[in-house]
Amino acid sequence: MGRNKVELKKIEDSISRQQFYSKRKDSIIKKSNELAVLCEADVGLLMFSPDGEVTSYSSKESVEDIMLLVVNQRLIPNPNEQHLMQSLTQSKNEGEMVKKIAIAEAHEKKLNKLKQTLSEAQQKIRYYEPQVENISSVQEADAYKQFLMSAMEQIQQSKAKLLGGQEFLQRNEYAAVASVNTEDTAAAGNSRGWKF
Amino acid sequence: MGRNKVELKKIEDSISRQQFYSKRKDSIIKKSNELAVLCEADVGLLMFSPDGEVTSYSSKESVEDIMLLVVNQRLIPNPNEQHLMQSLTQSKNEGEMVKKIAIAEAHEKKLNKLKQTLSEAQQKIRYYEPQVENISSVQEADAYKQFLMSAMEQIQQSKAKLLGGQEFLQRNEYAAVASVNTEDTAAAGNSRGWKF
DNA sequence: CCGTCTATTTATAATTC
DNA sequence: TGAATTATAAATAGACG
Repeated sequence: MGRNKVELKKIEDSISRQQFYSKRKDSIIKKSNELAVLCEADVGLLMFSPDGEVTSYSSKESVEDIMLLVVNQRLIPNPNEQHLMQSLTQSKNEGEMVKKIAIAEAHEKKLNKLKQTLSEAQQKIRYYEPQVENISSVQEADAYKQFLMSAMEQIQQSKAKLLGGQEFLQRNEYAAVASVNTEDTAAAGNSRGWKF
Repeated sequence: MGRNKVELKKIEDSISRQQFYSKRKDSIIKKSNELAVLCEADVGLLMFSPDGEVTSYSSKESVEDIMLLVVNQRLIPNPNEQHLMQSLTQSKNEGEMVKKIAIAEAHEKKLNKLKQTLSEAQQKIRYYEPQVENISSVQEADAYKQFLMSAMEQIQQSKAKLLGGQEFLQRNEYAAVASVNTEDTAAAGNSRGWKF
């Protein structure tokens, strides 16, 4: 649309490219949302701008939820994959530990970049009608909260399971975790509202 | 567009809803692809139709690739989350370890459910049209393969980084992982084909 | 049920303020 | 420089075969 057609080809001018990205990103989200609402479909969308900024949309609480749908539903591995899968799941204790930590490293980075992205993210919206306006910040913040809640829950479970009665944790460390979890649970009761 | 406006509200008639979904799904993918190409952006899109059919688009090889980007980059917390975040990130060594493992537990479950879902999933496919059958299995199997590859890569990196020269791993365990990785790399060269 | 056709709505490129 | 306007390209709802 617009005065001229657009070619399906990379925009070389970095300024124009950024402008194009900003506009289109929002309208794709809008369209995705329409699809999710009109059809009651689950939709997850992730967009990484050339300069690293990330935008996500999800008809569910979080994009992670959509991802889990994939992992749990889709999945049609072929015979070759079965072997691979076995090797992964059958690994022994030490390797298991290393693997877990390795995968978790990613989450670690995630946490660190959080702070950095905050102000930027909160500034993002605008294109939507007033009512819908806060949606993405609320939604995404809440999605993240959900993620942390799950993590906290699992931490506590693991503490019990892995560490048992041992004095592996310092008392105050445990207390901190417990209080955070409580606080989060309490906070989770409101501010949702992106059900479609 | 079209003869009438559309309300942002669920389409009750199931037939109309399905038709709407089919059309819109494709155009969202088209738009996403435009964004990816014109701006050289990474885009991942997942759509679950009301009746369970899954459609994915990705500017990268697989949607899982996009997911991994998320794990490393995304996240849009709000001020309330900052406190929570601090508590998490400031925990000490022991707690850190526990946390990492805890978060990774999710991935663990993921893998377990994989096996469980496997036969079920393979059985489900038979219901689909012959032609479409191959497409999704090939595409999705490959996507899954990609996901595992990334995981393996991270595992190995972490091994080097975290364990250094220590004999934390058993020799045969390491060998198993290495061989799997190689095999997978070799297999990854073909059978793709969902480029836009 | 799927491709076409056409009137209309949307999206948006260019331009202006 | 970024928001608002305008002219035009695109998308698409409904109808038809």
